[in-house]
Amino acid sequence: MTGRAQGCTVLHVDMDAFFASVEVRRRPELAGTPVIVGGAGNRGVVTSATYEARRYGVHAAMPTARALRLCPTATVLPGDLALYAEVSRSVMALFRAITPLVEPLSLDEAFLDVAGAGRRLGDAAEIGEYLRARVFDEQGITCSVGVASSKFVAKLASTSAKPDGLRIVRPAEVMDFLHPLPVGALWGVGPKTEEQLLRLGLRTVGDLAHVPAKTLQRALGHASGGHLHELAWGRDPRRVVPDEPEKSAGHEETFGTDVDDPEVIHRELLLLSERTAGRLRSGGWLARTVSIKVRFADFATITRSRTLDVPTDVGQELYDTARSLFDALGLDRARIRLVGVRAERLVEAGSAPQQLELGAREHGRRDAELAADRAARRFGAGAVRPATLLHRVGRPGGSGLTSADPLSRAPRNRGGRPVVRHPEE
DNA sequence: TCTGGGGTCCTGTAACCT
DNA sequence: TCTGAGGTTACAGGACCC
Repeated sequence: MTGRAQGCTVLHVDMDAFFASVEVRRRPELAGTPVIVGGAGNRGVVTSATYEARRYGVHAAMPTARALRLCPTATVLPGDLALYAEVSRSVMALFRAITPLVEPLSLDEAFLDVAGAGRRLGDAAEIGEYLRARVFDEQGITCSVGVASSKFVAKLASTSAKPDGLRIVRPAEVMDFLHPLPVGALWGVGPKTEEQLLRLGLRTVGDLAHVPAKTLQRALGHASGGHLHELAWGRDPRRVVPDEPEKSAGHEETFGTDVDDPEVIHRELLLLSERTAGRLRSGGWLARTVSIKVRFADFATITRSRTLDVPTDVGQELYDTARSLFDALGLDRARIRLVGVRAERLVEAGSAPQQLELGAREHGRRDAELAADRAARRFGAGAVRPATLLHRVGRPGGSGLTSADPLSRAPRNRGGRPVVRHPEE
């Protein structure tokens, strides 16, 4: 490939303040004002904020109450994941019209490998500009694009181009681009690791690059240390992979106020198990392992898991295991803030061994749940549910974008980013 | 100022198998 | 039969990402 992006075939496209931008598109009177998308309840956090709100120090994951103290004039919206997913679907379709090598990382970002598209559409930078224009024309929102020879550098490039920009980092420019960045800019360096690196006197990526890999591995562990050292020298051999299989699926919910009643917890575990099982069935997966998560009032969090004899996608079986794991904790009315149920070690439904001895009974339960799935598709989610869930108390609070929304079920990719796939299609 | 919900990956430890 | 080494798997916790 020739031209100004010579040697670059990887694009990272990232929507600017995605959820908030979609909201502003829907309500043009909010353009140019601070807008926050997120939970408004006492335990809600910010999911997305316009750049006008960010100027006040508002950022994602910040408690909404605190965001409002920083920026009292902000408009807080609960969010509409179905709408965001629809926009995302259109944008990803646009990407796939350019190249089949599209790796979605979440609803609002994706890697593209355009090595094969160059002859038709120009070099990677021209393709990036073309995509930015098309996204704006078709969706009325802006995005930023990073162009580089590796995923990791392309991602950092798009971040540095934000908002509404495009940045090219040619192979010969990688070190000049990377080494002045703070260590926290590296993928995989969060607050804890950053603190550790700062204690070692390592402030920039350049500092980190000039420390022997062995030293980093001693400080951060073998895998992380080695990985960061490679990244600091711009080495990232990962390819753009269009379809990664799912590894787990689950749901969790924070109660509006802490709960100490085991009956309420049991009901919540049942609801979360049913939801998780529905996800498994719609995706054609069975789970080999069930895990639960319990977060106490003081935010201390524990997990417990158990591997099943036979993989399942039946809500009642997930629940039986989840409940037994919870009861085994032997909690004496501890105050609990959150519970979660997760299905792990997924296998394709067709490839797993079938339940033999208990066949008749288990099939009956599964058939009932499949019938409930059909009813839900026809009459809406929640049309059929276990009797114990008909009168739920201790309603969960938290984010406005609750997991009750079917579209928050978008499966995720490595690193926990949602992948745009829609089970109800 | 009090921390959502959806994920993946890594590490340490214990148990188990050969 | 006992013991130990080494590999694999399960489990729990933590860090990280969006």
